[in-house]
Amino acid sequence: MPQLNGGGGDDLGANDEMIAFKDEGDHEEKIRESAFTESDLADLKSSLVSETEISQSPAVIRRGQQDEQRIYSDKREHLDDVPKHHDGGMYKAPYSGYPFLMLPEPYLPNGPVSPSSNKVSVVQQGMHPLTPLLPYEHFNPSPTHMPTDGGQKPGVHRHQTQEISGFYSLPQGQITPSMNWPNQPVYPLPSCGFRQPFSSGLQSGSSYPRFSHSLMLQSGMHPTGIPHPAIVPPSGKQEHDQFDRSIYNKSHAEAKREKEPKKPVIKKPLNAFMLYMKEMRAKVIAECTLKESAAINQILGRRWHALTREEQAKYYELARKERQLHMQLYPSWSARDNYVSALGKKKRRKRDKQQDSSTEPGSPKKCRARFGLNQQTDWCGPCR
DNA sequence: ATGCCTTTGAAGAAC
DNA sequence: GTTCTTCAAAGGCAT
Repeated sequence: MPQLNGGGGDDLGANDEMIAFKDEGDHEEKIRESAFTESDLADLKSSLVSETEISQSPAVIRRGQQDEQRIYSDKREHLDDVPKHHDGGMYKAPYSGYPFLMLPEPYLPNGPVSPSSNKVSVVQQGMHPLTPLLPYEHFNPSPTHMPTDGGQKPGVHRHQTQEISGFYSLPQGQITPSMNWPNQPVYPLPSCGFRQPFSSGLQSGSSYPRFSHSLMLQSGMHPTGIPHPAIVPPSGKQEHDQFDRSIYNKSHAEAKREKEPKKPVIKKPLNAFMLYMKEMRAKVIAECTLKESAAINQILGRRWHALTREEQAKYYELARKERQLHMQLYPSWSARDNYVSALGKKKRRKRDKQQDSSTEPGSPKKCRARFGLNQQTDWCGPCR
């Protein structure tokens, strides 16, 4: 395994120093998470304009990002190895409650996975798998709050169910009050326990090779019967309570008719940054009273770079677990699947757009609006 | 109604 | 092996 060794024997193996956001260069101080205030917002606002003045082409920027990506990739690879050597204890200090997932054997599409092969379950008892990422303030991780769960399904080990439930939200009925479960899971779930309207359209997984497990009776459902966050209606955006209620208000036949032509879309597992964004978005929104995701994401991108490696490691590790679980749940799923589903629309438009922009400078109006430029005479940087 | 914007990272495609 | 492209989330905004 390639070991990057510039950081003086850092355990995380990445010699990359925290990479400055784009070309903010030396003057950018490390932004500490706790120190995030209006300055970030101000920086963002100014950067939205100033960065357009940079004559660097997007391709160059992209290349730079990919360089960074490689570094992070190395970092991740290193992280991937860590649990093997340290048996899960490696990251106890930075995030003592780190959620390690252990799939219950009966649910594994590819058959049992020995606990030893997945020996990362150093979960604090009662800790929600995504606890470090959850904005829940009242979640009580106390082991004494573990449900005794007399009505547990056969073959389902309680602790496993609970561990998995953070990612694959349990229907509320399955959560005992004693669990003191957060009000709003990371993956919101409908009260009825179903997320998708197309459950009847998929039968025993036969028409969907990726749902090969015999327990996978309904699409959008984890083999456990737990709705999986990665499976969303083909409409794209996740639709939650409202969506489900509307379905169940309709007649069976009506709903069925609507369901049938639709296929579930299994989303990509979230990467480290996405997980970080998911956790921090609300915080940023609250702090800067911003709502626009594009702006928020810029801030989060900066804050991501300002994180220490240990802090980032938490998310890399979590993302790795996400991928691992995703892979186990949908062994035949490929990111390519979603390429195909969206192909012909987005992709072509983007390409068309690129072709257009190669032949003409673009719309000054749109560009100025995008970058907040007021001048009516000059092209902004990217359009030049 | 639909796509864009914006971020990073993962994965696949294309050389 | 390297580079490029797409998609994950999110919600306001433009078309």
